[in-house]
Amino acid sequence: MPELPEVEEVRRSLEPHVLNVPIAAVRINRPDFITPPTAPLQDLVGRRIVSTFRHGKKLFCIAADDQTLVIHLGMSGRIDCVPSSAPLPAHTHVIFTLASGTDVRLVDPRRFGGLWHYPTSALAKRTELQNLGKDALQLHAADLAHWRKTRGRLKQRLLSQKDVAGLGNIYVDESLWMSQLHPLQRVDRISPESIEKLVAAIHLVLERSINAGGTTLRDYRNVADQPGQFARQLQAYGHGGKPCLRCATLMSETSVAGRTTVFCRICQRRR
DNA sequence: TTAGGCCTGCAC
DNA sequence: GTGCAGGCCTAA
Repeated sequence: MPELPEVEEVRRSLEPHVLNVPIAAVRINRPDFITPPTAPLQDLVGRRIVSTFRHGKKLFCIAADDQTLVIHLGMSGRIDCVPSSAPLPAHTHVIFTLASGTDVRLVDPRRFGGLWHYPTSALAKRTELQNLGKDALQLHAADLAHWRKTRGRLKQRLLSQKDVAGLGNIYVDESLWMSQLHPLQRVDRISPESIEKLVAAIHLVLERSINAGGTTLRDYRNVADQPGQFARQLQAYGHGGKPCLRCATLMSETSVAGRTTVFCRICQRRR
């Protein structure tokens, strides 16, 4: 489910609830949702989140006294901020009860997401960050210059999170359509001009989606249970078999890297 | 590189 | 019932 814009919307909608509010209690319903090795979550009781940031699809909450919480929403993950008295939905794995009376609940039916807790001072050494490329919003064409000397297909590389962090299936297809690049394009054959176009397209698509509160296809909601509105602006994802919005050719739908992939065979040429 | 696995829910 | 889904890891 959540790619960069959705995680960013979750982060923004979460902050007003959690910043500088003491954590009164932590309840763990599913210990295996937390990735070991980890510091005891109970160490957070009595402490407060002082800042948050996002890198790619991961959400970082920095608490007082050298404690960091990393949340990954996976495919079906959600954070609910509700009064503690609200009914508990199924698949609620961890609950942080705040001194304000608000519950911050991690809900994830498919459990593809995860939670990490460790010292902030260990942040730089953590694989959760080390294996991530530059955040897609911070990406510059120069960051992809090394592609010239590497192998691989464009869509797979964009999905891998190692070159760029934050793009998933929706936003890769959108960015490729916008920059008129073929998903199976070899990365070592992309011109510098096309790399520039790609990076610009990634930024534009993500910024538009963030402004719309993200894409809700079915499940996605922010912490206030509001859906995103970007689905109506999608130009490639979900458009298989429909006319290309640029050239009216019927959009192709195939499988790339095991993911449904939509592109226009006429205006996304492969070189 | 691809296929399968992890899970549940939903459309068909 | 089958197949598919916004993620991501591994093993063949």
